[in-house]
Amino acid sequence: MPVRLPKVTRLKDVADRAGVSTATVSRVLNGLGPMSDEARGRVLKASQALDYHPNWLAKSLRGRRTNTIGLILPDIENPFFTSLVKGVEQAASERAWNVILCNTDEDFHREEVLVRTLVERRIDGLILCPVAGSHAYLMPHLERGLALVSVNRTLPGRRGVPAIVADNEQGAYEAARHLLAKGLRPLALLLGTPKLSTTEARLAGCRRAAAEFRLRPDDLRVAVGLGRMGPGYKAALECLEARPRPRAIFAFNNLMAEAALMAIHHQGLRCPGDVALIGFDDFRSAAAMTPPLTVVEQDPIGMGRRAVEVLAEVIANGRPGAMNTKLPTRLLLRASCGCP
Amino acid sequence: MPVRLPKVTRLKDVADRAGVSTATVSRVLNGLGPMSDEARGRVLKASQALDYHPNWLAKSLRGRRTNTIGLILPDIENPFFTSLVKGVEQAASERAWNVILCNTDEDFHREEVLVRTLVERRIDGLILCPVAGSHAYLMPHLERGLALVSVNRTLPGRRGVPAIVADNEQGAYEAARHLLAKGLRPLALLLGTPKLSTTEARLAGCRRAAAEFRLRPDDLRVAVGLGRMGPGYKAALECLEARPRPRAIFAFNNLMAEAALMAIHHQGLRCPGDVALIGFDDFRSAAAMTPPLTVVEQDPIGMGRRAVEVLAEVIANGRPGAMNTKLPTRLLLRASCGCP
DNA sequence: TGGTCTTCTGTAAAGGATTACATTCAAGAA
DNA sequence: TTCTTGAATGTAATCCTTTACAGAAGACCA
Repeated sequence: MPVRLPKVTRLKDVADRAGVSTATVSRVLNGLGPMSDEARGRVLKASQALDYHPNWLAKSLRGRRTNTIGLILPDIENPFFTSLVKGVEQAASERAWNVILCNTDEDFHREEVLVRTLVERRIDGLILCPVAGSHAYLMPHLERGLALVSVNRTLPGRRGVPAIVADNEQGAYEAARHLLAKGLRPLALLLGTPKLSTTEARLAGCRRAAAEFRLRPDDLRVAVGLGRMGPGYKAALECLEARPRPRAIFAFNNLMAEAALMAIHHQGLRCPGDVALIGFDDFRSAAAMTPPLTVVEQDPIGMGRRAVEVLAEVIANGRPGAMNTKLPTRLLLRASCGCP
Repeated sequence: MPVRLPKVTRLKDVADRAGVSTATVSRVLNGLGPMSDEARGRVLKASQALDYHPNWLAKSLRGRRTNTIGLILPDIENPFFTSLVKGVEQAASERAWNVILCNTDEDFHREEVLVRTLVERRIDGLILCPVAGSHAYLMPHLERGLALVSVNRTLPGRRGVPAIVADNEQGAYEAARHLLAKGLRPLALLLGTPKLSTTEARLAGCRRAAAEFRLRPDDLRVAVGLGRMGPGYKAALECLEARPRPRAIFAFNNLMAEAALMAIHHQGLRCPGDVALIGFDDFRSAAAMTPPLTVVEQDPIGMGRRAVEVLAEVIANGRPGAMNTKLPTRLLLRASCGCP
């Protein structure tokens, strides 16, 4: 096996060249402690001449800080999470942190393995969007002081872990109310992945709206799209074939909204004429659809940024400023709900 | 400043508990060198009892391998790059590598800073999708043995850095030929970011098709969308207002395709009836548009995977198996080009 | 018995930075 | 002159592993 020898300059090399000790070089380069102008000048010169870059591994090992955080998401291809990544990346880079990004594909076992790996890497903290499940495996890590923040979804029954989530209940409530106020019924709900805190909260919001409008039970249909295009499309089709046909569909995430729109078109129905549609999450293409999609807008970039901020608090103080952060949502009216 | 003391168990703790030396523990845990069954048993037991996890920083420092690679992309919100990230992530995790993801936002200076940071972190290798510019800053890093692979775009004039790209010339050629064969002219090209190798290659492919069809110069229009929605939309509008109006638009990336479609709709024109449209890159929403978008399909996940494979070769052997990898594209016919 | 080989295990030196503590030296005070 | 004080610098321990090398102990042979 051939070996690469990327012989890099060490602190010691700079020290030798400048004719001082390693301690002095370290002090000069980090601007700590007293130093003479002469020493500083020589160190800086030597450092530049040798194009010295500190070895971050050694620094981290000694300093017990890696300036690296982990970000574990269930689906990095989903535009919502993509924007969340961007927000995390922005806020992290403002703090000179790096982000190690991992993808679970909604797989529980994979999540567990990834958390373990990142902990071994001595990340300073972790932002996690948990898959459905119990998450008992997190306990030992938390006991050892893992700085953890959950994002978008909450961890079921786990106190002590701050969560940054959207106000899903209220957002869904407003969307459902908007459709029901137009007299559109039956109303069909196209759920994404079941058993998630987001899905549950959105469902609760819809039930609140339904109760407010005294909806008859069979005027509220619930279909489950499993968070994937195939099943989502199928579930939407079944919805549309039921009689009486729903006059409105509220899709619980961006993928389900697309699945619903395709199903509506393929059935030869007009949207919003025959069936109105609202989705959850805005995304780049939503405005380019026909009709442009009305959605419950979230702020995934802001959510990512906020997660980093809260994580920074946990890392610095051992606990977050606030346990639960609920970010507001906004009903973004476009044409698909029947508004002009 | 309060301090967290996540007192973790060290190799030494395991050694003490098992009553052996650290060397023995290391050998047992890594399965290297000879060892007695007795020693192995005691070490394993102690290690489990203490729930020991090796400190990856120390390991990397000593072993001169971090099992971490960097991935620098110009726009992580673009679905093309999102899928590329997924491919990289998949292939990396198969090798037990972690990926540090960074975003340049097409900013040259930011790219330079990020490369420097990652090199300081002693990543084993780097996958880079370079922004437009000269990239002379890379030379010192390459001379020191940085394992580098460029992806999606090539590095202008830089020999020695392997590139994994789509066959942009051929893909664009086929798309343009498809439109021209239908007799649709004038043909308008909506470019994304100028001066990129992708843009240049796609333009070349279009010119080849134009030459083949002996297109009159003013039947080939070139508009520049700058790779952003606002300018892209505006450029598309200007295209459509010109007389004679183009009968077809070929948009050079997914964002420009959406911009073009919105412009067509907002002008009250029918697609493909009045103006046919083809985009470059398939993406999730393309099939949900009205009309469903015909696109030159690439394989971003495959591209990401391939980049990791080539990078692995560079890391292992100091050079890649092949300098240039061109991945085939495919014209994915849907309705927007006028095909049934 | 003594020497040679194996097989296992331990000691200590990397790897490259930070930093507590010790030392030096010059200036200022008594 | 001598002592105190403070700034500047150096020495060496530390963070945690891996691994070259040395040492020990038992097996085997002459």
